[in-house]
Parts: sequence; C-alpha cells; structure tokens
Amino acid sequence: MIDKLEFLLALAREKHFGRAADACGVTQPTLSAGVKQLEDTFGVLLVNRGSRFQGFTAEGERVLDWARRIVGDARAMREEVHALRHGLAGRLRIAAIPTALAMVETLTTPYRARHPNVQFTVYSRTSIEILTELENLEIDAGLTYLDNEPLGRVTAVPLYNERYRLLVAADAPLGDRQSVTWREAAQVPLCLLTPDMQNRRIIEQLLRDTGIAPNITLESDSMVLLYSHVRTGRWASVMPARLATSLGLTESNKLRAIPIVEPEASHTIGLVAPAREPMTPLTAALVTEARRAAPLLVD
Amino acid sequence: MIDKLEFLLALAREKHFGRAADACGVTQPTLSAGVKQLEDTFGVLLVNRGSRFQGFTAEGERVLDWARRIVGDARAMREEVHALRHGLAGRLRIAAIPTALAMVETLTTPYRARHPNVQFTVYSRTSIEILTELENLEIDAGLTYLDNEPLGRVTAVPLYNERYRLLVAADAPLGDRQSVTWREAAQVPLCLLTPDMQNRRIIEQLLRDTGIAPNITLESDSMVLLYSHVRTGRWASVMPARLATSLGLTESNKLRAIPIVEPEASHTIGLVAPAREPMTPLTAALVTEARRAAPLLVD
DNA sequence: TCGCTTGATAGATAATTTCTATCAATCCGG
DNA sequence: CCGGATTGATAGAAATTATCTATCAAGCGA
Repeated sequence: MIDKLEFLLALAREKHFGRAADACGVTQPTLSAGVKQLEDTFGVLLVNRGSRFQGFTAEGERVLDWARRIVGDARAMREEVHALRHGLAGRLRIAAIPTALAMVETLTTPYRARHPNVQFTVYSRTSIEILTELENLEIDAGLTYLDNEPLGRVTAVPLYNERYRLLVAADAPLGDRQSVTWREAAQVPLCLLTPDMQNRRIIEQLLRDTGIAPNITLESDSMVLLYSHVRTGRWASVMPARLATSLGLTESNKLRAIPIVEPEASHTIGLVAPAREPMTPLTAALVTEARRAAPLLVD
Repeated sequence: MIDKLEFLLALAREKHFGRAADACGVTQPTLSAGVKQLEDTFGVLLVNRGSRFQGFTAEGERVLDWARRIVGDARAMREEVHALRHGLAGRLRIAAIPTALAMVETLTTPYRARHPNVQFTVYSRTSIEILTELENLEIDAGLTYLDNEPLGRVTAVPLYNERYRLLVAADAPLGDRQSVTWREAAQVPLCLLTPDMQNRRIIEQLLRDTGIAPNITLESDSMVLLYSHVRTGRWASVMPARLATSLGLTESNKLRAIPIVEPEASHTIGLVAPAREPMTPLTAALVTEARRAAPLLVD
C-alpha cells in the first residue's frame, strides 16, 4: 500500500509514468499496475490519461495529499526507530537559495559535531522549488525567505536578516563611499543572479523603484560564477552582507561591501521544514540547531 | 506494510497473538510472521516474548504510536475518497458514558437526517475506556466528561453541563421538596452506577463530602437496570437532570427530580474525537453536528 | 510430573508482484 | 496525410510473498 502511494508521489513530480517508475526503481508496467491498483481499491480514477499523463483527478489530488502525509510518516517512523537503536544516522537533504548557501555551514558544522553519523546532501534551489520539494518529501528542510511568498504547511525558524551591500572594487567609482543609495547602485553595471531567483527579483525591484532602469551586465544561476567575477574587482554586484563576509570577499581590501540605503531593505531568511508532528529525528535535530544558531546570527 | 501495522494495533489491544490474529481475520502464524517482518525491516525487536506476550519494547511502543497515526490516516483517506464519490456513507462507531447515552440521540438524529447512508454503532463505555478506544482507533468518537481526567490528543466539543437531581417518588420522604442538599441525599438509600463509572465516583464524592457515609443499596453498570428500578417509585437515585427528563422519568408525576444543592455541582459533557487533521469525513460531520447542537443544549 | 496455553516453525499452496516483450494511441514535423 | 518517436496499457512468464494447516517446544499451574 505505502509503496503504491510512493508511486503516486513520484508520478506527481515526474508527470510521466516511465520517469516516475525509474525514480521508484521499478519498471513502467509495475508503476502503472500500482496506480491502477490504488484506483481499484478506491473505486475511483485517480489519474487522467489519454495516451499520456494528463494530471490527477479531484479524487487523485486528495489521495496525493494523504499520500504525502502517510509516506512521510512512514519514513519518519523508520528513521525514529533506527535513531532509538543506533543514534542519529542517515542523510539529511537540505535545499537553500543561492544567496543562503554559504550560511548552510553554520547549521551543518555544529550539527555534525553533535551527530557524526549524519550525512548531508545540499541542493541549490529557487525559493519556489524549495517549497514544492519540501511538500513532495524530496528534501527534508530548506533555507529560504520567510517573509515573501506564502510558505504553506511548514515550520519556520528565522535565522538572520538579509541586508544588501554594493560589492565594488575599492578604486572603482563609488568604491570610497561609506554608503550608497539604491539610485546610485542602479547606475553601475551589475552582475546578479538570474530572474528566476527571488533574490534577483528583490534586488531588481529595489533598483527599479529608484526610477532608473538598472544595467544588469551579467547574470547567472551560479553563485560561483558571480563570485569569480566579483573577485576580480572589475565587476560590481549587489549581494547580502552576510554572504559577502562569509565568502571573505572583502578580506583582501581590494573589494568593498558598501551598505545600500534609501531604503535600507531587509528580508528574513530562515529554516523551513515540513510541519509534521512529530518531525523525523534528523529534521528535528536540524530545527534545534537552527534555533540554537539564530540568536548568534541576528543583527 | 499498513496491514502489518494493523496487526500490531490488534496485538496491542488483545495482548495475545492468537486473539489478535482472530481480530484481524488471519491465522496466528500469519500475524506472528507479520510482526516479525516489521521487526526485520526495523532491525529492532518490537515485542517482548517469552513463551507468551509480554508487552512491547521501547521501540515497539514508538512504532505503535506511529502505527496508530498511519493506520488512522489510511482509513481516513479511504473514507474521504469514498465520500467524494458517493457522499457520506459508512459506519460511525460512537461510545458514550452511560449517563450520556440518552443524549446520543440529539446528535445521531439530525446527523442521519443530513446523511441517510451513514450507520451507527453505539457502545456504552466508561470514560477511561472511551479514551483508550479512541486512541486505538476502535471507535470514531465518544461522549464523555471533558473536565476531569486529562483527555489526551483529542478534539473536544462541549455539549452540555451535567447537573444532579435526586430522583424520588413524590410520596416518599423528601419527595415534596423544591431542592435538597447533598447531606440530605446521603441519608436516603440510593441505586447508582458501579464504581468504575466516573459518574458514580463524582456523585459518591459529593455525598461523602457531607461527612455522612452514603447508603448505596443497589448498583449496576446498566442504565436500564437502574431505570427500571427507579420507575417503580420505590427506589431513589441521583442522576443528571438532562437524563431524567430525556428518559421521561417525571412525566407520570409519580417521580420527582429534585435539584440537589450545596454545592450545585456541574460537570461538562462533550463530544471527543481523535485530534487528527484532517478528520475522517464521517467524524468531521459528527463534530459539526455537535457544534450545531451545543448552543441548543447549554443551560 | 502432567496437561494446558501460547507462540514459533515447517512445508505446501495460493496470491501477488514484477519483469520482459509487445502493442495501440497520439503527437509532430515534413 | 504519412512515418518515426513517445507514451502508457496489456499479456504472459517468473519470482517473490503471503497465508494456511499441522506440529512443536517452552513455560505455567495444579
């Protein structure tokens, strides 16, 4: 039964019988039979088909909702019993928005010190992807904005406030300032994240609010790409203050991270985890770690 | 998997492999194998055995907790999908303390008017039994005291306040009074419920608080037994006001239900259902009915 | 010690799951 | 309108799993 529900979850995220079957490690006919068996036991069609996957029926959506819960609980049960016996062990899947990636370390490092048998997989994702993957049990927790989009059924732990800095070479225009305005920042050529990232949309909105069309010379979905460009001192960027310092961008004194004011924008970043009661022990320990870390991070 | 968890639930309430197997409609070796399979997948012993069932291990208790949740959710899922398709249908299992049995009607009658395809099974139980059977998914809802023992993980809807009346023949001693005190009531021979019932314990405590040892001439766990004795007019009893009226005990004017004062004791009776979110549609509809009925019942 | 209760075990059988191979329907570009 | 590609359903065989009956061994109580 539970494994059939997993088939349904896979189908929901792959929207394709073959790929869903692959993801579950079974062949396509097996997955088809599993779904059909669910439909038989409920006496209701769950999936709209017509030579290809066409989404779920109303009943299917409800079953899907239950499947998420039941499968999640079954996993949590396994994990908890294993933890009772062998201590915390396993793999924690975390996704973070690119600008928060450098902060993941503040959670994982103390976590691992406390629970050495836990392994981590960290994904770089957009804030929207984080929420849907959390919903679909593809990740255990996320690091994302808490104050923008509606979060859904999650537990949220605020970690820190993202404040923005203009990153420029010390000898470039504006490089000697104590603070710059968004209006001034909008006039410099910038390299930023791609527009599917919320950070980019936030910054771009702040720049546009000045009335000046910003000049975004280079964009990428990879922080490493931006990082390497900015490090040269020949590219300017806007990035969260905490990110610039944790990457050590200003240590050489070649670069300066200048506070951007008017307005002094700020967004809360925090840990999100499924609002399941109780959580899996691995996730619960991460939330504990976040609550521990939060007071050390707030500014 | 889920069926194995049901085995575990059956074992928890029967405390006996053979009887649990019977309850599940399988043979004893099948149930034994099912439990062992759970133990294998978790890699942990769940049940302490030694030629007979000796309770669950710590891990077993945790698994049991999850099993209750998962099995409950699986049932709720089935029920909800069925309701989407065919409207509310099925059987609702309700347990009530004996003194509240006559009030069940105020919920079931309007419920059935709204959902004609729902059937009911109503059990007479002690307040403690109601809570454990609720926990073990043996019943869907209960009617019991809300303000005495800790209720556990349940949703509670207050329905009415139980106030006490001395039920006596009009021509018996005290039969002509507008009110009597507990002290006076303690001096009359009474027939009451057996001491495993909370109602009896409440009343007995109120009687004892007067300093006089009450004279409890007859006790029974059956309201019908008490009812038939009291109807003769030759036996006195203490019972909730609402019960006396809803059974029509005073309609013939042979009996009088006299308010007992000093103190004017009162206990809240209400509907309890498992605190599952969301509830099964059948249970949710009953809770709705209770919320609807409550304003009509409060005094 | 004997008899009874309780749960485990063995072996046979039934049910189910899953696989490989193949098919039918649909879509899309020419 | 055709032909290749894609997608999911279907058949049939093989493997796995579940369940049953029958029996056994341990422990408990008289």
